[in-house]
Amino acid sequence: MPETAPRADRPADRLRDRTSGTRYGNRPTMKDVAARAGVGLKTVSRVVNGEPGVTPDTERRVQEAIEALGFRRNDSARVLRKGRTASIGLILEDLADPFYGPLSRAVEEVARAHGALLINGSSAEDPDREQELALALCARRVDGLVVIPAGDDHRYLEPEIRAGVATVFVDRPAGRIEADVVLSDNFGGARDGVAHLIAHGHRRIGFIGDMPRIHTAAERLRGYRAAMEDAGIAVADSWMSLGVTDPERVRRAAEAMLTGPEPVTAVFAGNNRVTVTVIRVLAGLSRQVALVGFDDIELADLLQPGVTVVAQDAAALGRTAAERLFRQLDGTHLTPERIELPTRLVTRGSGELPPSD
Amino acid sequence: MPETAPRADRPADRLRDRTSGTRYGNRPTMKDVAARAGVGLKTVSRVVNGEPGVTPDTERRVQEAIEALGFRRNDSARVLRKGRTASIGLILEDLADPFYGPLSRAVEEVARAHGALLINGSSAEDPDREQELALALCARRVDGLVVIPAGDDHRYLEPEIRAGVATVFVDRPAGRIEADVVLSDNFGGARDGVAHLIAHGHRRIGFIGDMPRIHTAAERLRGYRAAMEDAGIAVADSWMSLGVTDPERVRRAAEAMLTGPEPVTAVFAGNNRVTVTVIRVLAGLSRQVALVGFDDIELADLLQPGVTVVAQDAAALGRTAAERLFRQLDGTHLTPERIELPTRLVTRGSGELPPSD
DNA sequence: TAGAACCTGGACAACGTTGTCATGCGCGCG
DNA sequence: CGCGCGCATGACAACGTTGTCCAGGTTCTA
Repeated sequence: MPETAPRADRPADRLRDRTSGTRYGNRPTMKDVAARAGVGLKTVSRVVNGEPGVTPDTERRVQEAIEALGFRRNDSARVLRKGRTASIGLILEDLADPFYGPLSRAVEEVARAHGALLINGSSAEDPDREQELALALCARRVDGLVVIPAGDDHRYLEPEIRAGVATVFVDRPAGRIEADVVLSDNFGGARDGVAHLIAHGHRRIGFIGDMPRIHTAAERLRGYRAAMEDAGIAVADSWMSLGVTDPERVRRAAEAMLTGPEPVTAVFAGNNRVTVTVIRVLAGLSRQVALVGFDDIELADLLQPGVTVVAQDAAALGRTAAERLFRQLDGTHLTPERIELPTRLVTRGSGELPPSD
Repeated sequence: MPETAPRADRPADRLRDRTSGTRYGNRPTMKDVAARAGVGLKTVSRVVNGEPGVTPDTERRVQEAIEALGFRRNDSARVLRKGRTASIGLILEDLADPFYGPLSRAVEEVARAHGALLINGSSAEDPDREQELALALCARRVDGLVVIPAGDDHRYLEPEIRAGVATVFVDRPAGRIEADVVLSDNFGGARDGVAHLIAHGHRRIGFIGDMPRIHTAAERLRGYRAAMEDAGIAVADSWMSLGVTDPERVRRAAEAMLTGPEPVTAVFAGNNRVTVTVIRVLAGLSRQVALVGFDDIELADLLQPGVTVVAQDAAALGRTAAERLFRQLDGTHLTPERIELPTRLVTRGSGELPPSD
């Protein structure tokens, strides 16, 4: 039986040893298992994949060989052959942002329920890096992509989508292509949050938010303006700070609107990072200033006063997006849809403070 | 030129259409690009991989064909051929735990610096799921694994490690196998934290921690005992609560040790989740109880009083582990090592309160 | 008891890429 | 003018798996 010769004697193996970095023994393949079990290659494949048509006795022999050799199926080869990878990609902007933890987890749960693996990477808010990552994942032939976009032009994904890569955008819509997107009701949430402050007697309300080129920031700003307009309040330019996120500049912006000629009596913070910084600023003040923040923050209830927020359900965003992705993968072509999830106003004290002037 | 016939006419393509789920056009391959550019297959490969030996003119023709067809290299096939995947896996226990955000991010940064992709999944503290995930990643032929273990028996990884999969454990050591591990100094951190309380006059100090079968929990408990022993304080059983983590039971445990016959004047919380719950309990009390927690928590400085913690550097844990992983991948075989990172006591007020009895 | 139906097992090609090696061309130099 | 050398290019096999199809053997039925 000359086929049972050790692998290292075959020319291809010596070759591999030279070119690739595999350091220890080469991994056994189905061929090796077959040789050891004294069966054909395809029979091993059948056992590994639980396909029918193998005698219990043969199966046992194969299993023993697998065990003895420490064989593990090479999924790269499998993917190459089958075309589908049973894995999906998730691209988010910052793994360390607590907002994305539950989102990412929810996506993973759904993927797992569908027998798929989740591969994720973060774009660090850099559109180029987002594109690089997305295309790298496509090269790996992920079946689908969940993208929290950093850029605003996603035409680079067109060939991929056409080739069958399911794609869902979350948190912000895709730029310049038609695609599914799952969003929070940023406009409505912000409008309700600001209306809440107005209902508690505030008229001069500040807004600190991210750059309006970011969709969520623009929508929240729009919500702020809408609430003010609904109440017949004219907004002073000095009450708004757009495009600042780093703590130091947020601090200065907050201090400016608190001490100007028309000092605000309440602040609406456009995202969780801004909220945290504003809390620090307000903590150093003698007078009380009301605060409502967009996005929940941990321990918000333990602060004095508790922080009133417009909470989005990050887990629901992720779950909805992932489920939509798998619906794309299961069925026929769906027309791109925009799904908007409601936000929830959580009152904890800071948003119910009366004006203090 | 009969080779330019559309792909769908080749029998293999009809076959693929029937068996795999690819819905739209099939993806173009190098062969298609070659046909369109009127060059050989290998030339396309050279262009795609930036290999030398291609005339500028030829290269341009190939690039145009790539552009026109929307070609993207199939990395599965590449991996199959080359043996290495340029990707590493990270297995952690809960993506939603804020402790793992920075850790995961640090691992990703290092991977990126080495041109590798990060694939991650969470075990949800379930040893079986950890194993399942780890083996799935190995089947994908990741080059290496960073594991935050949930289980305590990792012999299932032996064949993989022998086959050349680099492996580093983080936060907790591997069970029953020799492997690299990167840890925080849980023992020293806890001992210092408790000693800090003792230095501020406390004698009756409570400890609430996770199950001692978890390595970190056991080490922290050991640190607590060591500090108490060093100070010559005999520990009453009623001061210790081991193995509780869910908020309700932590609450009851805290209340019990605060109201017993020998009520504690200070509490050492064994992890961030316990700390948060204890803060809530203490907030409802009239008398002041000192608190030191293991793990930092966000906004800890904004609470009244600020929360004193023993902080671990999650990012450094991740970075160190990932760098060790790539050193394994680069070089020759390294002997397994145990790397311990220092913790840092962050005083914010709650740990400096005097005993109030 | 012959033939059919069935079951198990294996040979083979194909998935898309890359490493090796061979070919053919143009050019410089003896 | 011819020889060889370097360079661009392409043919081909191999990576490890799975789908197809066929062979050989067993069991059941007429």
